[in-house]
Amino acid sequence: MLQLHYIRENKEEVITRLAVKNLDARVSIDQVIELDAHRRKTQNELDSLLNEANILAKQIGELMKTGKKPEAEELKLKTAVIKEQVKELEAALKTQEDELNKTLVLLPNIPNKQVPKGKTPEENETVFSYGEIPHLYEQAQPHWDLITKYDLIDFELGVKLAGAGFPVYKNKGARLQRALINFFLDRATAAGYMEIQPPILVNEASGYGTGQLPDKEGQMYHVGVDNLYLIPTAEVPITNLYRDVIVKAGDLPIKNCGYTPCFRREAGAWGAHVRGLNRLHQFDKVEIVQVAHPDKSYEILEEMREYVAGLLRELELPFRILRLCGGDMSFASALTYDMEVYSAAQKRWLEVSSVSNFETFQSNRLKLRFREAEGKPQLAHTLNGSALALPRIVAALLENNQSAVGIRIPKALVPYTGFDLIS
RNA sequence: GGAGAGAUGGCAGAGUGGUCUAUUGCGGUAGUCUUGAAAACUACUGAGUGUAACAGCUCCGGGGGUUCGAAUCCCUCUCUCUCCGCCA
Repeated sequence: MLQLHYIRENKEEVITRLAVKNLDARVSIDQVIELDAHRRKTQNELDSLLNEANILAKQIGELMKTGKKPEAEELKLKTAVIKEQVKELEAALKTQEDELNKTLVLLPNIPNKQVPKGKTPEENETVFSYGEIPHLYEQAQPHWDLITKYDLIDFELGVKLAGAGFPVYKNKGARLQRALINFFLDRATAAGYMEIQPPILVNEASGYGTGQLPDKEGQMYHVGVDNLYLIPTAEVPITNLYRDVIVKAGDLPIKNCGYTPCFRREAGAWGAHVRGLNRLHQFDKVEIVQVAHPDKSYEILEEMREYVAGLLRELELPFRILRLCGGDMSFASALTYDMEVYSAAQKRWLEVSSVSNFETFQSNRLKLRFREAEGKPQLAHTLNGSALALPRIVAALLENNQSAVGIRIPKALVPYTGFDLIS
């Protein structure tokens, strides 16, 4: 959520920069500023009334104590009028606050100055590429055929148990999942991230804290009887660890990582282009999360991007890094890099990671702050990135490394799989 | 699931209707003393809102109520602990 005082003091800048996200925010911003002025006026009136009431109450107490009951009774009559007014103002204040909040919550984060203008993914900016696009042999197959050929994953069984998009991993397919998870977690902890194993169901407050609610309610699976949500990413529980927390400036940056299954309804997103592992309702992911000092967060974003790139190099996958344009960025992000690997048989780039700086957008909702030696607590910056999401990595590994003898496992993974070839 | 107890500042823990602008201890910060440190002593030490700065206002788990006045009384929700039951 954007900070009110920032909007108030930088109105034109906010409107201009939100336009990069293709949003004409002038009307909303005007509305926010007006509602806010209105609200503050009401608050002011209410405060002075309460002040009056407090003073009267003290006087009455004093009179009662000294036995001057008639005088006390007289003052009591005065308070009745004030109480009536207080009630009215309180009701007005609540309405005004709700209205303001409703408008404010719908405003996306302001994009960083580096964010390119644009509406579609085609307008994302490629900032880096690595590796050669592999030339496959004549009989090369897309991963969904390789999966069947080597008996790695059973989608039919998944349909039987849950539905489309819930794969059942088998044999070396299951082992490969476990290997990737361990590989990613080992690398993350070696890079200084503390491993977390969070709940994979979260309450409403957590969904709100990281920005999934109220914006994307329909994307999450909801367990109605208990009013809990299945997490769409480990970002939600791990970032929410720091909800309502004030940390010492010296403890920043805080680096956490965690493996969880992720659940996404992907309502209406089904079609031929999401075949195989390209899009699922349940998938595995290792996530990295940082809580950073505002002065350091962009430096840290680059560091996180480099970290993820390093993983892709180790996996020997060709990849490119995109700086997302305004139109392709998420609601809460100020700057996002997408990492895409090339999946050679599909001849497609697949997004396997998204690394973002949210600046204070999440921490404002979370009330996640840090304290310097001097001065008041201030909002920290939050960042996160996938490191990495498994299914599309598996797709690319299978497709790019296939040959007549089988599928080669990259060297870095062999200690984790225990085999170097799927045949 | 049943019965009981409880939720107060970074932590511990007082406070059952009126300077509570919340006792006290620990922790933290600064100072005095000291060659330096420790100890001792002194002062300061929650958050939000608001203001040019003060003032003011709000917050004792959440929400509602009684009262001139609520941490304190009432209702309700959530959570925690203890015992019993069940159980990987």
